[in-house]
Amino acid sequence: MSRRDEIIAAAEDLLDRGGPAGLSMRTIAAEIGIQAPSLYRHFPDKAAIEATLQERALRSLAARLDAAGPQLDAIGAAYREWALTHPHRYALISGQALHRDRLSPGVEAAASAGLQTAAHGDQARARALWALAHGLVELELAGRFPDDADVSSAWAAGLAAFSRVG
Amino acid sequence: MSRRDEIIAAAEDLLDRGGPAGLSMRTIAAEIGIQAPSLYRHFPDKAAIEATLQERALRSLAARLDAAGPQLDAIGAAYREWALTHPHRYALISGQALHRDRLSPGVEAAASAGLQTAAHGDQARARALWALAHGLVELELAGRFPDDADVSSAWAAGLAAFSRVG
DNA sequence: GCAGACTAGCTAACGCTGTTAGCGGAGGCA
DNA sequence: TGCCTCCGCTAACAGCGTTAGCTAGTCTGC
Repeated sequence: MSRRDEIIAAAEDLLDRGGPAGLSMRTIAAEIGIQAPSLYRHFPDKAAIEATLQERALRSLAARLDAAGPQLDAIGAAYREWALTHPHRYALISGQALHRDRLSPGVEAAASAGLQTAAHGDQARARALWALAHGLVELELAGRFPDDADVSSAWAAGLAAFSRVG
Repeated sequence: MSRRDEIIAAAEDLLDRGGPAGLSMRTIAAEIGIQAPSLYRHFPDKAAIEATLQERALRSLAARLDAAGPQLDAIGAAYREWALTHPHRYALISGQALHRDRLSPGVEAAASAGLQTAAHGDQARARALWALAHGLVELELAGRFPDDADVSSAWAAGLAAFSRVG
């Protein structure tokens, strides 16, 4: 395991435990017993570390969606399950936080490809479906739904709207 | 105009110009010609300033949705238009950034009430609809759609899915 | 009119952040 | 042996939110 991989592993661990806010150059370095400036021997800046974590998260999500098969319900369930299992990783790849210019080409698209195919080639529908999934996950993770809200029903209602033939 | 109002006005201006990242206690203070620590005579901490901005943004969004009337298409268009007009304000009220415990009761709910009513009382559908709108706006603001993507069509496809009787 | 209290500004400083400069030891190689 | 590269280190800088403590002005009560 290269030092570079060690840094990424430590950072991912830290991310899972304390969220993006707990991910500082000093805490990452301390995790593997070195000083913060030494990290710059392996990565040009913090954004490069974050981008690597984002790439790993996107690939992991894409694999999970892939494994769910072609059924819309299954893909939706997989999307939600992955996000709830790795809430901080989802936070890292959502919104403005994405370092899009530092990702390998295609990685970003792969993470939503599963939803695209479930829309049967209609691009506008596919994007709306992606937005629905993203929005549901974001609102749930941010605690924007009431505590007693039945989020599963909201997913079911949303997916049902899209499962009808347009 | 009280000093408190002056601070909020300066902060909102700064937010609109430079986004949440450009909103620091020092820049806010400099905007009105005082030093950062003096802000603490008027607000307990930065979160209180942010919460005030969030409350203003939520009220503004709610008013915009209210003015759009009961039609689903109109509400969707109003939601998107408000977000694109005030992208940084939308960023401030989306996701984990919301200081929910510091907002006046009901303010948060009011900003999605318009979408709720458009779902004709079906709560699960209402939440999915809200998620769709939120997701579409987030993805568009974050530049996650390709540059040549027809976002209007995605909105149309999404709203069409929800406009069919369940 | 004067004393005391309150208000709202100030400077200095603390601990945190990402980051840079510069130093030094270890290993590989001619 | 000398040199080069790699990878660690410490010290430091600017910026962040925030606190402590001082001071000038203003307002209130006697």
